[in-house]
Amino acid sequence: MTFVLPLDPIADARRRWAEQGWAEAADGMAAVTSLMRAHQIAIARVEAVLKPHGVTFARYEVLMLLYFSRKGTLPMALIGERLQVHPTSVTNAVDRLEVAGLVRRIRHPGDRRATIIEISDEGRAVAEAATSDLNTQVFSKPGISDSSVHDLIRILTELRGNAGDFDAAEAR
Amino acid sequence: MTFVLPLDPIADARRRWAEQGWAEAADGMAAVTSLMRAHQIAIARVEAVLKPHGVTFARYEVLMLLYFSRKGTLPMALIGERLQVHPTSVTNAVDRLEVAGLVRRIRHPGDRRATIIEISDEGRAVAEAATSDLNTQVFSKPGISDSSVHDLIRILTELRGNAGDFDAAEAR
DNA sequence: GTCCAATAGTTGGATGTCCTAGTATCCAGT
DNA sequence: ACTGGATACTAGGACATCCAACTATTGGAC
Repeated sequence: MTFVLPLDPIADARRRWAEQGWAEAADGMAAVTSLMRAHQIAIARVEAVLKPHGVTFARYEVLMLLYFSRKGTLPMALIGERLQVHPTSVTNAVDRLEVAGLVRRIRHPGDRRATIIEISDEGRAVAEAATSDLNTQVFSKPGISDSSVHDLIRILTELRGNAGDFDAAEAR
Repeated sequence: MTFVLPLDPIADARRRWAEQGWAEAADGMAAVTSLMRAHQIAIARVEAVLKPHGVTFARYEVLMLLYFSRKGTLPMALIGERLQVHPTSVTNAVDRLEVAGLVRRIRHPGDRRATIIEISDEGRAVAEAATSDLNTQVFSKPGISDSSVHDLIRILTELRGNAGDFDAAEAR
C-alpha cells in the first residue's frame, strides 16, 4: 500500500529559494505566500457563512461599522478610511447594500459633496444574524490554537502598524 | 496643537465584540480581520513591484511554478492544484501569460483533455527579474521582525494544515 | 469677490476569484 | 464493445479591488 504524501507547496518553494541563493528572502517569501493562502482559506470560510444572509464580507464590514456607530450613520469617506479601502469600493458596497434595503444614502446637511450612509432595521437584523453565525461557525474556531491566535493578532498588528495602518503610538 | 491619533480599527472592533458578550469569538474575529487587512497590505506591495514586469502575483506564481519544474512544463490541472486555485483562475492566468509570450499551451501527448503549459525564454527572463526585485524590495524586508516572520510562517502553516492544504494522511 | 487647489463621490475599465454549465475525453464496470 | 461516471478545460456571469478620469462643491489665497 503506497501513500503519496503531498508536501507543503510553500515549504517546497522556501527550500528552492534557499537553494537558489536567495536564503535572505526565503522566509519573507514563505511568509507572504502563506499570508496569501491563509487569506484565501479564511475568506472562503467567511463567505460561505455569509452567503445565506445575502451579504459578502466587504458589505458585512460596512454593515458592522454602521451597526456600532452611535447614530447608525457614517459618511462614505469615513467608512473607506476605517476599512482601508478605495472610495470606489465603498461606493460599490453601499450600492449593493442599498439595493438590498440594508442601508440608505442621506444627503449631508452641511456639505453637499458628502453622503451619509444610514443602516436600516433590516440592516441591523442582518448584521446581528450574520454575526451570530460568524461567531459560532468561524470566529470561535479559527483553526489554530488559542496561543497561535494571540500570536497571529500580535504579529499582524505589528505588520499593519509598520505599514501605517494606524498611529504606532496607539498600537497599545 | 492637537493631533488626532487614529486608533487601530481592529483593536476597536475586538473591544466591541467583548462588550457585546461575544468574548469567545473576539479573538477569532480580530485574527481573521487582521488577516484580511494584512493580505491587502502584502498584495499591494507585491503588485507594485511586479507591475513594471508586466505580471500580477497570480501570473507570477504560475511562472515560478513552471520555472522550477524539471522540464519547464506542467499540466494545467497540476498548476491549479499546487496553487490551490479554481481551474478557471488557471485558465485566466495562462491566457494572459500566453498573450504576453511568457508561456505556451501544448497538447498533452497521452491525454487529449489535458493541456501542458511550457514557460518560454522570455518567461524565464521575467521570472528571474521579477524575483530579484521581489526579493530585495519585499521578501527581504516584510515589515516585521525576523522572529515574527518565523512565528507567522509557523502559525499559518498550522492554519493551512488544519484546512487540509497538505493533508499528509491523505492518499492519492 | 474671484479663482484655483483640495475634497467627496461616481463612472468606466482592468484584473482576479469563484460558481455554474457545457464540451471533449478517458476509463472502468457490465 | 458500450455506457455512464469522472476528469480537463473553457465560457459566461457575479463580485471585489484598484486606478484614472470626471463632476460637484468647498474653502482659502489674493
